[in-house]
Amino acid sequence: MLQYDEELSQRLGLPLEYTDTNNNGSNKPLRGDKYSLRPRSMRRRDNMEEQEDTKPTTKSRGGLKSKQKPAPLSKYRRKTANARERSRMREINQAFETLRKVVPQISPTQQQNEKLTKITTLRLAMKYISTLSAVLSSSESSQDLFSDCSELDCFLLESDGESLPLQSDFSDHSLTPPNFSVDFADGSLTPIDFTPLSPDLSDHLTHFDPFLSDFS
DNA sequence: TAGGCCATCTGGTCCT
DNA sequence: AGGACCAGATGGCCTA
Repeated sequence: MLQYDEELSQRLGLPLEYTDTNNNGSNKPLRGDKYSLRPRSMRRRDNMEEQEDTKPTTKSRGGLKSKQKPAPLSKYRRKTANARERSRMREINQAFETLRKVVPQISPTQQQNEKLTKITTLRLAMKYISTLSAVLSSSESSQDLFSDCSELDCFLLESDGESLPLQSDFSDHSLTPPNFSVDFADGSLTPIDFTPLSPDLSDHLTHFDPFLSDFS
């Protein structure tokens, strides 16, 4: 069984997601082994497999006109399908991780190191894209656009009905429109060039902090 | 303890 | 036939 899973994962080029027993001998998945099958699920699966194994192989009752339901997948195909599904979901989650890095984060004072949920990430991204689109399509200069932005919603993203102030950490700001000009309270204009992404981007970002702090 | 979020399993459907 | 995609079900984990 275990050997079977290992062979399967090797053939599919996928990591072994779960094992029948952990090193400590218990069925409890190790913390951090987030893709392990839950203990109860393992037991359920084992029970089902046992039942399936002991079940006599019955064919459709001869001649009965029942709606031909496709036969359930064989154990092997079910396992491969599950592995593919996990792989597919993993890709989706990796895409979410990438997206989380691109969209501005929620102020850490509000959400201390909490990972954005998927739905929040999507909503933030939508709002962020529309904000960027507004910047790009504006016939005004970006400077005017910013200075006209008296409404907070120019700088706040809404998610789940709540306004979320942008965090000033604009790391990896590949989507940030270039040549932003920031109108500081003292009337000085500070152009901020977010492109190209350079290691000393943080130098620029320090100029952005006091600006954004007004909205947090 | 309820509710939110998530991972996983599963069967159905569509596509190649 | 087999893979991709999807949605429902289930159960674990975490927080208010």
